Amino acid sequence: MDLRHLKYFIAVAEEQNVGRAALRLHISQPPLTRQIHQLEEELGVQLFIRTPRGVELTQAGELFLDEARNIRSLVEQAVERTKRAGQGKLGRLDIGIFGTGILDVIPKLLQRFRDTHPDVKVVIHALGKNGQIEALRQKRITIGFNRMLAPQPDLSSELIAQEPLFLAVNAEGHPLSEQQPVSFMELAKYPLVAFPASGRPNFVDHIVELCRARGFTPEISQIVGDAVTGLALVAGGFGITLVPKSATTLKLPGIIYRPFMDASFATVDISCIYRSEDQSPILQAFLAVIRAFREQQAEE
Amino acid sequence: MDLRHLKYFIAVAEEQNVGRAALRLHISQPPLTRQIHQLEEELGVQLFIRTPRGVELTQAGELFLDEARNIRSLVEQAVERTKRAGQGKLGRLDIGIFGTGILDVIPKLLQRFRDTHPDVKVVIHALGKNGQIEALRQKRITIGFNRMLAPQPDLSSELIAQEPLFLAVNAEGHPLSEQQPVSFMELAKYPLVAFPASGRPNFVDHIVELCRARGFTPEISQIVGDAVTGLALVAGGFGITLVPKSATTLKLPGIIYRPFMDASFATVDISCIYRSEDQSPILQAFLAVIRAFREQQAEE
DNA sequence: CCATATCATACTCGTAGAGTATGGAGATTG
DNA sequence: CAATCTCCATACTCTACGAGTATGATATGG
Repeated sequence: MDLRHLKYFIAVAEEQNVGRAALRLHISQPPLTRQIHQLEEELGVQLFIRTPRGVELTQAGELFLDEARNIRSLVEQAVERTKRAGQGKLGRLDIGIFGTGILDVIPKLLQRFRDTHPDVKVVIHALGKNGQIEALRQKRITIGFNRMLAPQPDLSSELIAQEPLFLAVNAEGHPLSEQQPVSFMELAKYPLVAFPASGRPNFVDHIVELCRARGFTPEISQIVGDAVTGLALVAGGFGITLVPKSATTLKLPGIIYRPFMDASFATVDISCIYRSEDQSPILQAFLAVIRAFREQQAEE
Repeated sequence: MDLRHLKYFIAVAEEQNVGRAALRLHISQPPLTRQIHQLEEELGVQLFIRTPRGVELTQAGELFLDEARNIRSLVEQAVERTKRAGQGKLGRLDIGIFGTGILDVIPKLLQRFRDTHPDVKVVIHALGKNGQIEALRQKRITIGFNRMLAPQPDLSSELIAQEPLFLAVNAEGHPLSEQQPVSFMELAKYPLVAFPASGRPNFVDHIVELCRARGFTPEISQIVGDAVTGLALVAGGFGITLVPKSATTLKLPGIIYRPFMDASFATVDISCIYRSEDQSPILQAFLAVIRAFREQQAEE
């Protein structure tokens, strides 16, 4: 049996007349008659009673008409859904995220993606840098977000934005809390609370690198796991710290944020990473959103 | 698109390998490759990623696999159900019944039919003789049961059984209540309660005919609508009445039933009636049950 | 009783699906 | 590192089945 049989059968059943059905199907009457006979033969069931005025359905025919219509609509739906899936409009996207990325850039991207792709289910996985790389290789996630990504042979990464760094100091009593903006060189004078502890090269390494480029080595008083812990220590008087602009949305009592004078120097990148060979339309659609976002950031 | 495409697609998706799938489908590999390409072309969607070890589904392919399996099983079910409908094993049978027929013969027939055709929904319509004929012509029912059926041009009737008649008399005080069995000639001596009033030729007419054959005309004291009313009148002393054997299962206070001596003469037929041109398998199956029943009755 | 409408059948034609042979790309192994 | 193996893809041929045209059979209705 064939979908053609169903289509023809439905037409004949609805028209109750082979000739009219043939007209509607844009074929001639004899092949239609034959196809219907063939269908009846194959099922071993009489579907129509032939009358001088046309045909009418038997009880078995009535049943089969219901089934045929049902199948036809299911096929149509399947095709539609698959097409949408092929365009990246339907399906699932597994994303790996990290600490401070979730505070600003990533939500903006997700928002844009959901606006244009409402039927893609986005699943977020909180994973560290190495966790993301492993998850990508195992195809547990399709794309990850991170900073300071080392190049990988089988993975591609793409810059999303460069965020300016901000100084976080204790609001009361710290000398730098008076200045605005701050010179990067000031970092040489105060103990630094650094994070995160893992996933090298990481945010700390980047800060140290920036300091070296300015000719000094910072004094790292504490290394903690994440930005929130770091800021808590700063509020407790253990030193100062640096955060990407995203993190300045975190308001903690006792913490104030200060920009740097040389804003174009004191930056940190945020990138995405995905399997180089992954051509899945959902990923491509998401990358398109990322690129559009980057373009727009560059204009501002 | 074609059911073949689905079948081929499912095979390839399950085997994750075109060659093996082709083997399983008993075709060679190249046409299978082409059919898969064709399907992808038609959907405008890449369903498989070709790898050196075979093929693997894309996300859209995974979705389509679900849909395809679903459609396949629906098609299989549709075919199965339609075949069963074509064998009269599935569907609906509308039956017209009348008063005393429901007491014995018809339930037995329905019981047998339901045992062999459990998925046919039997719908009972209480209809008089003319109501049945009308309902048959309008296809509201498929078969009717009745007695004393006059031949109809477009309807066929078939005898189901001949039931012996029984005399119903008042248990106390009536002379005939002493006799067992009774001679048919006794009917000449007592007023007769007759039924039903409508649907001629009917049960009364048949009784009168039998009496005439024996050379007398009965004295009809009352004509009522149905057997129960008739028996109630007999219990009330308005006369005697005759009922088919089926009706003797009706026990009423004050009523006793007596057989006739010439049992083979004092009978009434019960028949079924259906559209002559109706070839529906459910009707044919039901007629087969009726015929088997009649054969069995004849043997006893 | 003839005209008409309907489905069924006979025959021909073209396309689409299946087979065979072969190519090309990437992985495996000695 | 080269030979081999294992896949899928392509080219070409053949066949079968679906579609078209012409015509028949049958029943209805004016």
